[in-house]
Amino acid sequence: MENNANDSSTQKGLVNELVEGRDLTKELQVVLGNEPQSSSNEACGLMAKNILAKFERSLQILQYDPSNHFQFHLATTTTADSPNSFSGSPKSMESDGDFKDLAEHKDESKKRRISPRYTHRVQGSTSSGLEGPIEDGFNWRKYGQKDILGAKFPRAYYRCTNRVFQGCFATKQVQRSDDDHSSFDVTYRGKHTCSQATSSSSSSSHPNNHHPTPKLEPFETLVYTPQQQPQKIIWDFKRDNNNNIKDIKPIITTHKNTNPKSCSSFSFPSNSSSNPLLNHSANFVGYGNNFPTNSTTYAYQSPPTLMNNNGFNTDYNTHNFVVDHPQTIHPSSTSATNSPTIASFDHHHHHQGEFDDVFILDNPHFFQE
DNA sequence: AGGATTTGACCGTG
DNA sequence: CACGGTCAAATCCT
Repeated sequence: MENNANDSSTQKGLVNELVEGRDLTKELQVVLGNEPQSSSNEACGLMAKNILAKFERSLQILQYDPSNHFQFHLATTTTADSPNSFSGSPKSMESDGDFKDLAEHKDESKKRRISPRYTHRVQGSTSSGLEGPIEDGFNWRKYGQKDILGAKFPRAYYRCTNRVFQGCFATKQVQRSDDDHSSFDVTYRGKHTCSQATSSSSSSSHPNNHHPTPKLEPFETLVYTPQQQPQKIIWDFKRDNNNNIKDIKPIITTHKNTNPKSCSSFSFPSNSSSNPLLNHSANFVGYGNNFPTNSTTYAYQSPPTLMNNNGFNTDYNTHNFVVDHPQTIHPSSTSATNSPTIASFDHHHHHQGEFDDVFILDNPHFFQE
């Protein structure tokens, strides 16, 4: 084997794997914690806790220091004034906002500032011909691809499409995982400074002068399906220039801040044949214990640190759905079809107060294989 | 035609 | 000098 345990790159890889395992376990805890209590669920929670402890202990044994963690993820030298990474604008790589959290603990103030990265593993599709994970709400333009030493798959480099005209220097890297070919490690670097979110249609009720409110912030919802636990989902809407829904994609989130926000004045076309939910049923997400994936589904996550930034794509809008409780499910006229259909939906405010539109699924296998 | 991607060259860093 | 990140000409795509 070419891997030597003392090799520093091997150690970095090990630490990264452990950190990822730890973070995934934390995400699992969040998922479990948001589901109704049951004995099996409780057991899963306990198990997740133990697994997390193992990861923490492993990192401890390796003398893992959180303040150094980003040495593993970070480019080696990108200081704020580095001429290298972003040749365009000198002010391009301020590390502030949500990224600050990730780069904090820099106890030694003399250390040069590193530009923070945020790496996230997302599920993609291996069979659908997609070369990478699904959209994350931003418009990216690929500018390079490179074979990486020790990696089976090349790494793709993307930059924000608004780089030229708006000086937005956000970039991301996408690398297919070596071991799990269906997942990708997506590394975001730089904060979106473009106005992808500020010129959108729904400029309704937020007279927020100072901070341009991210109108297109995805919303977290609880989704109830028959015979299944509620699932937390962000529904991401893509609209065309006429503000018609062009696409809808669910984003599973483990975002800690779970206060869903209400959203009003939205309606689906009553014509069910033009209902985008139906047209995209094959693309729906599978994730987590009660969210089995199959070959036609895939899962992805939006990077939590980017979610509340202002730079969401103008073409995107989001809205809440709550699939109502199982007992209100209307049985479908056709039982043989596997494709989910919407039996009805309700635009009244949900009694929970936080959700507007209530969708009622008629297919109990909506999220099942 | 013009925007996006591909791909080898180039360059800074360790 | 090897490696990873970026550039940019060529090519592809619509």
